[in-house]
Amino acid sequence: MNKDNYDFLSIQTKWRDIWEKNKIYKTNILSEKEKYYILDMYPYPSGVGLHVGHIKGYTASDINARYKRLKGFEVLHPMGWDAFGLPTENFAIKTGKDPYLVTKENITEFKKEISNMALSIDWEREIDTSNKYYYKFTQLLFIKLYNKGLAYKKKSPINWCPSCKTVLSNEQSMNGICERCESKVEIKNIDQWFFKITDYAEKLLEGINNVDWPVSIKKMQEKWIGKSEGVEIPFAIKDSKEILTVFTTKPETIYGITFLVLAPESPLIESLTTTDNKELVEKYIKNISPQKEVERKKDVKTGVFTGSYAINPINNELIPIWIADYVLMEYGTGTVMGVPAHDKRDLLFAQIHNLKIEFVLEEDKNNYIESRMIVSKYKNKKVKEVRDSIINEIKDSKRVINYKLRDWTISRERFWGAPIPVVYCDKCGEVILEEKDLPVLLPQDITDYVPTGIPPLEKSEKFMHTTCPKCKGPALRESKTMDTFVDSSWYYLRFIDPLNEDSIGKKEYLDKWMNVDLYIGGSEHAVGHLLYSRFITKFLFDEGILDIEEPFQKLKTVGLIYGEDHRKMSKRWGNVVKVSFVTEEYGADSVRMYIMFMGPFDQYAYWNTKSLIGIKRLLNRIWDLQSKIITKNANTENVLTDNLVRKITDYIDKGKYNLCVSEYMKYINEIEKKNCIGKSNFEKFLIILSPFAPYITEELWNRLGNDFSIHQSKWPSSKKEEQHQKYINIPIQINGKLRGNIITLYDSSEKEILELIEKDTKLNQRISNIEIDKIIFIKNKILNIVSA
RNA sequence: GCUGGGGUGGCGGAAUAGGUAUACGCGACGGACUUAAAAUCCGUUGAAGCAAUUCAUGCGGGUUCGAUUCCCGCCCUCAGCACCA
Repeated sequence: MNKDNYDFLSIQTKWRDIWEKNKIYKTNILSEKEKYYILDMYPYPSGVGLHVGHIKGYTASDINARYKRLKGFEVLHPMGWDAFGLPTENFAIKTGKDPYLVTKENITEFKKEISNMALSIDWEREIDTSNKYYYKFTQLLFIKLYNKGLAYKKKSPINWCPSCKTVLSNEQSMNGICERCESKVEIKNIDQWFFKITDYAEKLLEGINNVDWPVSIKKMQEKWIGKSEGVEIPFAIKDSKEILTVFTTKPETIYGITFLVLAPESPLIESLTTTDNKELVEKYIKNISPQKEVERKKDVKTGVFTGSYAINPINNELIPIWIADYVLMEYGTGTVMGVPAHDKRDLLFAQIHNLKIEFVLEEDKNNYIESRMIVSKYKNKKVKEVRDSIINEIKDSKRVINYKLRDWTISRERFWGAPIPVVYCDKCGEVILEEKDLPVLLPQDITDYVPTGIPPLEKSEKFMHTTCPKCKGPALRESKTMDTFVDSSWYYLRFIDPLNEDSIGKKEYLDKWMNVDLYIGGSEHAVGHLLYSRFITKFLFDEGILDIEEPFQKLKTVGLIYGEDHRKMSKRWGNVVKVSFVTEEYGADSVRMYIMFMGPFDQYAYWNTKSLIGIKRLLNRIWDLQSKIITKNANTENVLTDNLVRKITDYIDKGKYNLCVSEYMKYINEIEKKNCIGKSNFEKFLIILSPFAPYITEELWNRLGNDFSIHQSKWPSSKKEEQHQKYINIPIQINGKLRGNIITLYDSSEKEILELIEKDTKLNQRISNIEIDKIIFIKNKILNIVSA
């Protein structure tokens, strides 16, 4: 082999080691430079290893990190591990292997592969959520929330598989059948811990306006929070002292109520059901209560009459009270007023059960509040004009705001998570621990993780038995652990001061480095992780720990990479592309650039190993240029290079990485036509290519005699305006259709171009055949001749 | 159903303050080099037609000298949410 061939593998190992030794990616937290914090959603270190999908986001963030460093920023670009979680525990159940060890092995493997991909990470800031120095602060967060009344325990239903003896998520129990063993899922009411995120509903909604996120994610969060303004109306019951309160966003339709509906879970059902109807009501509730919402069919509105009647406060009419499962206990008051004339679901219900339909307004489909009333008292008035007086007329009505957002369930009956820092004492009851008692360590004496129906931590005598911090008497520990979303709701803070043992981070550092300037990750976290993190940040702001209210200023979402067969990458289809595999064949630089070249960053893309060859060819050609360097720069080449710098700068700022790659290609195509390149232009080119291809650019830069890393050089400046060539091509249209081209001096006038057209035999012949009506001319762009 | 994407050659995709549609890459075809292959290099490559030319950006209309881009009405597809009163 010719020794001057591009041997990417040896270049990779060489520079990876040198960079590591010289710590060129270390962040100086006290730097005077302007800060820039770039973060990836940290990975779960699974045993499967890194696939190309992971790398897409990491490469983009790395490009930005390198680019910002070259532009003179102090960049924080860390990496860590979302190490707690179910897959590791399930692996432990299957193999009996210690989760501590499994996690450690997986992290080692992940880290190795990430380092090979030339991600410019400051590894001194690595975090691992299963490390006791990390989860100590996860537990502290719990304590702070608890002390503010934002962490509480209540009985709540869960999906329970009696055969697996384990709790199932909604996805695992689709249609009420256990995903794994196919037995029927039961609903159990058990004690669960919640964080009161609903207290922050309004702040979470408002804050959305202050961040630079994709519209789709913002909309998803808005919808999830689900704010609606309305009125609560109390209804008296005939022959009863009970009061039924309903929530409505359209109080004016009170004139059209022909029935009320209770949720099957409503506590008022017993007292409202008459003896005649008791049997049917009990049968109905028994039939639907074990089902979860998923199983209820929305087009069939089942229901049953209670036998009781409510009194409409506006006109004293009697209204039958029904029970139906389309009404949810969790939202509003668990009671709905049935207005079949103006609500689709109520209409279906009324049709099935033969209930009256009464119209109160003429609906404006495009804008409801513009609808006109038809009830005599307000005839022809618009809803927006009469709503207030109607509300005032309804006795004891109250304006309220409802949210769909529900409190966040954070407890899990699992082993591999952060223990909840609470103990139970015979004398003092539920007692929260203090900071000095932390961390509550996971026990190491559990060897059997197989679920038996009790939380795994209860198997450890050593863990469970403790003393009450209040009375020093015997106490038992809480045996549940926290959801991994709690770990990830604050991890972005920890990178700023990862070794601090006294607090989440030094206030001075947190104030300087928060928030995250650019956050990159998958849109699957739109309403989970991203909402929880915003909640925790707002809470810590209220606690005085942070001085910012939003954690992630700019968010970029990564489009999924599908397999070569256009299916989702999965073990099941055998179409997973491992990073290590393609890197060995094509080199890390090629893989990075190819992934960026595949298409728009936020759109999904299909993997195609064959296409990688195009990038490898490009890198080979760049490599070959080193033998064609001359000292003098030609002027046209300067213009070309300046234009490239401007374009690449713009495209990186806009996140259009695929276009960067085609610009590099076009540039090299042009340079090759001339078969030589000036040294300083080549150096500029290498610098602006270095964020995409860190290895080859470093090697070539070094061979040019530079004694410092290209990644510590400076981003070249460019002229603001695009540099143009002396001559330009003007397309000539006749009636909007392209009929020819004229090559002329830049900035030529209409008259000059028309003269040239006359000299062009083909064009001239065409014009002479038509009667010219007008001419549209846009300088340096186009000339269109329009005939009458 | 609602919300947000997307629909452009054989394939991945360029081009939107309206201005040469198909940049760039892959693949394919032809050629050079080679005993041969790989690699590399040089051509050609939206469709139809000998050609002038005509037709092509999911479909149907509209505005305009000119529409992938703007407006109206649909279809397909991906993702998320889904009885929220």
